[in-house]
Amino acid sequence: MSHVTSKKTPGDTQAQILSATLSLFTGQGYFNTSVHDIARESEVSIGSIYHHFKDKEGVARALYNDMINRMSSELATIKKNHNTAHDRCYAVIELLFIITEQEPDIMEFMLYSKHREFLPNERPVCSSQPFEIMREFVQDGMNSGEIQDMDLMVASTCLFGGAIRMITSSMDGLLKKPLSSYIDDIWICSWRAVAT
Amino acid sequence: MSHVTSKKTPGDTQAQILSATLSLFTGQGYFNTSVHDIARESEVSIGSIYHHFKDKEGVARALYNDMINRMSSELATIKKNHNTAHDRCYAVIELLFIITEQEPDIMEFMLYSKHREFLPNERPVCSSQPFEIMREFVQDGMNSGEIQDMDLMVASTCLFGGAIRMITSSMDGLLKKPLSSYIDDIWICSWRAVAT
DNA sequence: TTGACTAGAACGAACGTTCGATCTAGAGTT
DNA sequence: AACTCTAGATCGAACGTTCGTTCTAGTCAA
Repeated sequence: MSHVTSKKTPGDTQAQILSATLSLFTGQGYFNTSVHDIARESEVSIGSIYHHFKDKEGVARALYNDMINRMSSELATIKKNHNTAHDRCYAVIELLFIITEQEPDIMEFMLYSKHREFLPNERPVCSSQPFEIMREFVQDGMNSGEIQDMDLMVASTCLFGGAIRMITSSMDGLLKKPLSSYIDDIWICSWRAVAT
Repeated sequence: MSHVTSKKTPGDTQAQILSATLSLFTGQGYFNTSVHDIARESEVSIGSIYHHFKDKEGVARALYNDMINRMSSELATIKKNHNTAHDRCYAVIELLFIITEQEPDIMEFMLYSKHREFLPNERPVCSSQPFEIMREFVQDGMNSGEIQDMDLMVASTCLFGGAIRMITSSMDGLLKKPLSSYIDDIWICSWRAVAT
């Protein structure tokens, strides 16, 4: 309450910490970021960080879980709004491209950091729920005859592999044009790879 | 001279250090591996390590350069032995799969570690020479009419993206069968994505 | 007064690196 | 053959720094 420096709403401090941490982790990596860095960047004391999170790894884990959950819920929306594998998978790639352009840190943390080095007990991203939902879309497409019958893993990697590598290329600064301008070309190639 | 316990040939110690380092870096990551770990694992003293390499980063850099050079020379051989984009690109995927199965540490260090976190001045892998040669194969294929005319980056990521993600899936333990058993399925899909 | 929260100084462990000592192999000299 | 010299390789204890974490003191709202 009171005046100039307004009081924090609950959850505010956590959000500040997580936001600063995301930017530091993607900018310089988990191991090049110290807890002292996080405290400085988020304008919060070390004590607060350790009050809200068990340890440094706990901050990373919270970040990771937030990300997985958000992605899962976005994919659930896609599943609800589209019925064919064609439309669903296109929507997935579109979503990934939009996130890459609008919130590059999130995409970088999701696709481009080696979680297993700092979250030793976490399964690899590719076996996380969002990736499983994406494979489910592909499986449905094979069942309905939209997608050629083949190994599910082969179909999934061929269908999404190009787009995902395009995203990492974009994050590496290898693309001349904005990522989203490539989406139709990518989609035509990727869909042709697996369509019946 | 020399008999039972043979004396070291020059370069032997460096090779010992590099081999132990590769296995440690891929097993637990650069930042989870201390120079003391490297000394213990390679059965060489810390002093020797610093005699042969400028610092810890220098060891990583030597490893990285070895890898890039070896890959470049393998790709040059492929270029010499095959004439069509079709044959060259298939040979590239075959090569990548073989390395993944026979020397997984090398592939893991090449494709799966975040070099930029510990080699800050290195360009991303995807702009390294081997990847450029791969794109050159694709460009040649577009010029000769084997591959549809489109953005080079789009064609390259679509042609190799599936295989590369299959490799990372394999390293994540997501595949039921050995990686090489998928090669023909992958190739059919990937080639169909870009072929005229 | 209580309990949730914040602050930042302090701590011990682990890290990357340095350094002087020691060892080895070979060249040069007699 | 015997000895000396030298260059480079090897060694590991020791150093200073940085890190993640803990701790005590304090603030503020209810």
